[in-house]
Amino acid sequence: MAAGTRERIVATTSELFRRQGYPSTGLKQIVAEAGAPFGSIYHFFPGGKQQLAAEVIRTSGRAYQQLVEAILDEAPDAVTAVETGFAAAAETLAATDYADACPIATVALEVASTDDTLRAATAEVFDAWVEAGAARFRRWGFAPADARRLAIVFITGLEGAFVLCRAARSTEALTAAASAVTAAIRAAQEVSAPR
Amino acid sequence: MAAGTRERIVATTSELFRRQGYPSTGLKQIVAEAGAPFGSIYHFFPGGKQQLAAEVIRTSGRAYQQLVEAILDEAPDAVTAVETGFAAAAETLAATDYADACPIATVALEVASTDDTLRAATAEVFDAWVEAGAARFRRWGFAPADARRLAIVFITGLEGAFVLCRAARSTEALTAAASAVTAAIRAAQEVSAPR
DNA sequence: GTCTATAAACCGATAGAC
DNA sequence: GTCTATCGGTTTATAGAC
Repeated sequence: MAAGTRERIVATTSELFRRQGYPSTGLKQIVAEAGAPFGSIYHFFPGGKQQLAAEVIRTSGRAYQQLVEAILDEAPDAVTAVETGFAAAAETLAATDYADACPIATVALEVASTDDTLRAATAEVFDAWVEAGAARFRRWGFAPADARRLAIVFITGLEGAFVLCRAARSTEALTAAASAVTAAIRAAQEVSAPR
Repeated sequence: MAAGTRERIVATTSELFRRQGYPSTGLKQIVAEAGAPFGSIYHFFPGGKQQLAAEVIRTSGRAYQQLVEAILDEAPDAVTAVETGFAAAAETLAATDYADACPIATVALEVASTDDTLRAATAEVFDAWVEAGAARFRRWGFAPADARRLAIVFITGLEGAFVLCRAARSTEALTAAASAVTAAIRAAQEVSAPR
């Protein structure tokens, strides 16, 4: 079938970006691993590498958000949700030889000061994550301002731990970061319902 | 003077790595901005780009560590130290158009799964940061295990916030992350001295 | 040690046959 | 819509004059 060449290119690029980042992922490498002809890239993405990257950022950002949302929505409370999420991240990281962490963090840092179009794309993804997380924290009973702050704490905790974990090839930082996120949650709970 | 060509190359490379990362920083760009002849790179770094990068990672890692240590050593207690550190990071970030965050985070993510020599160099730097931070937390009265965990929480909090802050061009994530780090510190204090 | 010239490979992008 | 050939420019790296 004419099936899925475009989707295969996007999926392959997403994986390569997560492991090697944006500048060091060549279009030749993408089509080679996707099993697609070189011309297909410019057929589906006339804007070239930048347009492909923008779509990859949004697509993989959405996919990762849905993955985390599924975990959060199964948890009975905020602390359990965070602990489950961090544990799942640690498992995935170790199981993939410390490659599968955040799908867009590397690219986000690379383009932050060099490509404003792609920077804005990563900002939109992070913003959607924050809003999705904040909605869950509101549902768990936190005031809007606290809910947003805790969502940011959750995401930054994951992102920061990913940096150290991938460098050290150890999940220790994820465990430590999780303890800080749950401490922040408990502190916010005590303010609204001190014992 | 024959002065400082090598040091100028290292310093220039460090700044370029922080803004654009490792693969997209060309050797030509480095010598151009450092005002050095191209041959000097291979004269001082026979191992080429990788050897230069390894030295840059270690050098800028050490410099950033000393910067943070100076802030921590002036603070009267752990919570004040963390709050001052995060506030300083936010100021620097905003003042440099969201460019000057962690000097090695971008490179660390880029090489984590692609260059084990450089990955090990970033891991050594993070490890030195953790040990330096843990020593301060021990001095503030925390038990060794808590001290190490809180040092990791501090560093991952900064790193994670940097990712979101640079993408969003806002310091909000640093404020949120700081609140989680101080919450973790207070929680550890309460365990050893409950009220 | 400084500096230039250049090699060999690779990059993103394009043209055009099929 | 698939696929190849190729352009012009860049990359890292090397050779060699001074």
